[in-house]
Amino acid sequence: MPQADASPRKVTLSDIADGCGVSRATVSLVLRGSPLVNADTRARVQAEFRKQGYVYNRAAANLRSGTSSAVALIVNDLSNPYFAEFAAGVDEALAGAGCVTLLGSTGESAERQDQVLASLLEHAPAGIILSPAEGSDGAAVARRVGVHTPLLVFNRELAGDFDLLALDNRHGAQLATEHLLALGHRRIAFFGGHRDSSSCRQRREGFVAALADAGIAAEPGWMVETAPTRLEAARQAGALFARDPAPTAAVCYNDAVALGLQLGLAARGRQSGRDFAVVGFDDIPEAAVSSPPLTTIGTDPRARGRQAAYRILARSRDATIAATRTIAPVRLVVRESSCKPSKDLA
Amino acid sequence: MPQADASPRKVTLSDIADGCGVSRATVSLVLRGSPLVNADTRARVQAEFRKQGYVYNRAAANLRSGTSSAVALIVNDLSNPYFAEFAAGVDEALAGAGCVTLLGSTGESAERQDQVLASLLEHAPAGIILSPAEGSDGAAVARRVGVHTPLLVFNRELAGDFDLLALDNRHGAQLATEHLLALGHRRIAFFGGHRDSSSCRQRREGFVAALADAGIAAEPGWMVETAPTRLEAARQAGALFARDPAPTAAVCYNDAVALGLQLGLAARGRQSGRDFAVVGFDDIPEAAVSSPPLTTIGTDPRARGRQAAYRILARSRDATIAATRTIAPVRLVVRESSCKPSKDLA
DNA sequence: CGCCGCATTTGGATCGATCCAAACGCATGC
DNA sequence: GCATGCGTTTGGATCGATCCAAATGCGGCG
Repeated sequence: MPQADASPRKVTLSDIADGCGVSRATVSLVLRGSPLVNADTRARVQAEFRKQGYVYNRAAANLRSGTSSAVALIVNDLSNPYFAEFAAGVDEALAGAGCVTLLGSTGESAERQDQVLASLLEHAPAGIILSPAEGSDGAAVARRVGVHTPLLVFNRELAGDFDLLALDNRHGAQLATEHLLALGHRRIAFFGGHRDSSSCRQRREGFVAALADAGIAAEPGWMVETAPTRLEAARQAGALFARDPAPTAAVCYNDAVALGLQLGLAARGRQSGRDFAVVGFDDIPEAAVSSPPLTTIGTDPRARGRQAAYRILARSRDATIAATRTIAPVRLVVRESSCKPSKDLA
Repeated sequence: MPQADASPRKVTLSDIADGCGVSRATVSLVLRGSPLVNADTRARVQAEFRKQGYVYNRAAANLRSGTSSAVALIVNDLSNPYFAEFAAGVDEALAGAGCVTLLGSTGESAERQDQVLASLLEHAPAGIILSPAEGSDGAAVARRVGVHTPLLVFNRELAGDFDLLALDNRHGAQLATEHLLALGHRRIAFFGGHRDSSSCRQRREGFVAALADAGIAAEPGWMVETAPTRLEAARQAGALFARDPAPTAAVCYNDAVALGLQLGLAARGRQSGRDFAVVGFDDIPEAAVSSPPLTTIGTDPRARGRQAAYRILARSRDATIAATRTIAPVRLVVRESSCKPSKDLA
């Protein structure tokens, strides 16, 4: 019977050793499943583990062995469903590998990011997965992280020689644009995002390239900038219809912006999927259940999270692996928000 | 100039001591801001910190001092926006207190929860915040956690003498129901959730009580059970209209279910806020931007997260604090999904 | 001149695990 | 009887910080 003994002191490896008359070293070997120990001894020690309710002290082990089983994950904001999904993927993969996730969030502030990095580094993580805050300085990050901890940059470019996992933003926007072109649209806007963010820049490039391939020049007045939030996007929807002719469709910076645009359209008596076509980017869970369901570019953030975790674990096992830049593929998910141009507008 | 020296070994406190000709003990005192050390010495040591690029090794310090600055947070699923918000709140408060968040997720499996608890305990956290997986056994949790680590149970009841932070589910459902009654509804359903979850049970109780106060008996056929997901809820929407007369309004188990119900209604040619009133529970971010925006019960998960963090920190500083049960208040957030009963249905 | 008190500094033990070289018991072979 | 080898076990040093009792330097005071 495991006794819920309210003992004052924690049980250590020495207690186990004393308890069954072997040395600490032997107990340690059992702990790590070494084939060296005799089957009998192993059984006795393991019984003692249960009897005394031993819990392994990983910090002590790490101190001696110099390795660590924690990985730091730093995102801007967990309440962003895209990052939440990503974090869930990271945690899932790390847990599967027997590692634990150290969480940090920056709230898009480069200053806080530096503090969070410093704080997490004190726990000597095996690696760091960082989605850089806007405006972060690659050199500052590199200086803070140092040469001992592998770093994987996710989602945004960061100046410097970093391991990178990014989305194929350019190709995704291209897919979205081509989809609208194939439906018959000719007057297409690019809606939302901040021009100075690398992901927005890349998506705009893909958009412009797809239009160019179809022999269409992007209309500067239809490249509308907004904060990447629903609310801001809803407010700015009017900018699309400032002049005549107005666009009949929009490629949006991301799903949040697209959902905001849907609201903004509704407020102006239009409805996406009926008299205006909207395409998002990310395929966050809400995209499938908005009204109408949003056509978007699927990035599978959970799978990206798992991928990031595997990458950082591989690098922490073998520090000689060179930093690589991975561009994860994306795919078009067609739902109902993208319609053909209505006749009276075409 | 901070030199980005690619030194092979990590800088330790001894290196600093050697570097400026004092003992390790003195350096340690500087590190902890002790008033004992001479201002001159302190300055010299701090200069050396910067020069050598020292990073504190918290694991080593914890080993000796027996304390830890990490707090474990275990939730079912980060991709649930309610938990994501909660986690963001926890992390925010912990970071403010100089602590770090250890993340774990159970995916609603009691078995995985036990594994995750075991894994996180090996890092000797200062405390654990646990949102128990469905069907978890309080005794098993208590046995696993032991007496050395303060535990705060969040969101769900767990049999046993635990520190608890829960929502006022009963009162929230009562508010929702009273709101619909005040609008003139008399035929009101309770939609979604699993009967065996404690939160669903409490919400149902509040619902039934509010109806009873108005002299109305709850109709068993209108207590519809579903998994607490959008998809499942959308599928089950038809169950409300199986018989005549049908309800004119529904109190939903949570927002996810309410959003699903809105979709299910639309698929049947009805629209919430026009010919059927819907009230949710939680006030997740999507609630404000669904169509129409959802009337719901605000629980402020981010504030709950901060509250949980403060509670567990207080307990870890003073273990003699008795376990307490806190029921956090909730409030009604009226939006557009709750309308008066339409005349032809009333 | 020697002793005291104050401010500051220090060596050594310690936390709980791991690593390593060495030792142990025992059967085998010459 | 002694060296050899194998399977198993072990003591002691070690990781990087903290804790504590004791030492140090120094100015003042009887």
